[in-house]
Amino acid sequence: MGNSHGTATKVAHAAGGDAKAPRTERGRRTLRKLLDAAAEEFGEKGFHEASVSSITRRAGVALGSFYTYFDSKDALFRALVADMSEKVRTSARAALSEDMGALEIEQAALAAFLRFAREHKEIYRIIDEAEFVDPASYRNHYETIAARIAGRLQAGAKSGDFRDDLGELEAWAVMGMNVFVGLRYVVWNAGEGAVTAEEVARGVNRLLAEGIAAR
Amino acid sequence: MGNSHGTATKVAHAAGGDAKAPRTERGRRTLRKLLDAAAEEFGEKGFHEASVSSITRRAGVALGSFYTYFDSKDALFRALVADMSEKVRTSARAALSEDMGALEIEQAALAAFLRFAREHKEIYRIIDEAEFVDPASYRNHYETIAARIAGRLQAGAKSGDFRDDLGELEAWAVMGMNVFVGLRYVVWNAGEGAVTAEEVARGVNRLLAEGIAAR
DNA sequence: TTGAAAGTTGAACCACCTTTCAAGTTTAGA
DNA sequence: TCTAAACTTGAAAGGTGGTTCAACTTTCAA
Repeated sequence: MGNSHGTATKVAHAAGGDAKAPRTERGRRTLRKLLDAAAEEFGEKGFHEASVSSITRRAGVALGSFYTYFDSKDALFRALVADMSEKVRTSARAALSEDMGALEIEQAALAAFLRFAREHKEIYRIIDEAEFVDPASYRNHYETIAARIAGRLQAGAKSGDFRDDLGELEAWAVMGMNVFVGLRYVVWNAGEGAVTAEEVARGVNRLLAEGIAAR
Repeated sequence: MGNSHGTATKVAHAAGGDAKAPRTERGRRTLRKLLDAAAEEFGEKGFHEASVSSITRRAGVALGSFYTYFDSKDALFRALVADMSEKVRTSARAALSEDMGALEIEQAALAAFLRFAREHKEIYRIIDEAEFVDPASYRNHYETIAARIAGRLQAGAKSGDFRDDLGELEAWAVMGMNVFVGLRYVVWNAGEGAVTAEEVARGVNRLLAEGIAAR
């Protein structure tokens, strides 16, 4: 799944303190296989329907090997949430550059997020399920993103592009828009309707910029 | 919880086809006790951590009685989602009146939703968990609400209050804002910060009306 | 009043899954 | 080459909790 190779070294770190660091190359490969299989499995079935034995089967590894790398099913899930949460932030950040206007930045960030979600539909189910399996990570995920958006809003105010009374409330509103249009047009639109990330981002950006009131 | 008495007759219907209709007053009372206990239990623990035996204990009813009213734990959950989903829509609708302007209507609808959520914090966990336990209901819940918002946007366009190019995309964006500010300022703000539903609704309404660009 | 239908009860059944473990295989560095 | 550490394996232990059921009590209409 998505997770291309060659970055096996990153695995242990990216997975936070929840995965037991492998000490050989073989170990790193096995851990990566488990993480990828888990992302698939949790994405398809959700945490509780997913089973450790099914994950190891998918990964082509013996059941017992799982416990060489994770203390529990919960620990695996936490590692995955940390991993995904990090990736979402990184993907949005990578699409931005210094010379963009504030509105342009919002649009680019949303488009990047939507493209990422298209490649990793599991993201929604995994983050959503964290609300139940690992509430602290869930809250942390959204609070971190909201803080980042709030920062961008403030920067936009400073540059004169945005109103100067935007705060946390607006950041959460923006995040909510982004998440929900992603759910509707990316996760639930697989195949048919064919709306591009850019089209959606443009539409949301106009609403964000001008509002909905008639001129 | 919340569910005041006297409306026992509504129970069977409100719970959809998933509850077996009781035929006596005693039966209706027991079914109501089970639904209320379940809302509490699912709200606190989530679907999987919740147990049928704990629900019946909470309701003050024998374990076996549960299966007089529901075919399974799943069926109970579905009944609850239908019940909650209905209540959300009703509560927002009740706050609106004919003589309001289109923007005013959006603000009132959001404030009403936030007040409802404040009284029924379980709502978030129950709807969110439906994504895993009963995906069809989950999707239906949001699609129904989005459709209603889209209708209001169109009405606003017709009356001249809103731009006339608003559609489904904007409806989902609005819904996303509403859901996320509710999560942040109602569900996660219990006690402290003390932001009223009206304050939040006013802030979101301004963003919605004017956008965030500097004048 | 009466009996059939509705409702109640909780012990026990059972299916499912996480986690453990002891024995075997592979790896990597000296 | 050699051996200690790392890793793999899958059977089975152990727990949990949904669901069933047969005996019992309450309700209600005739």
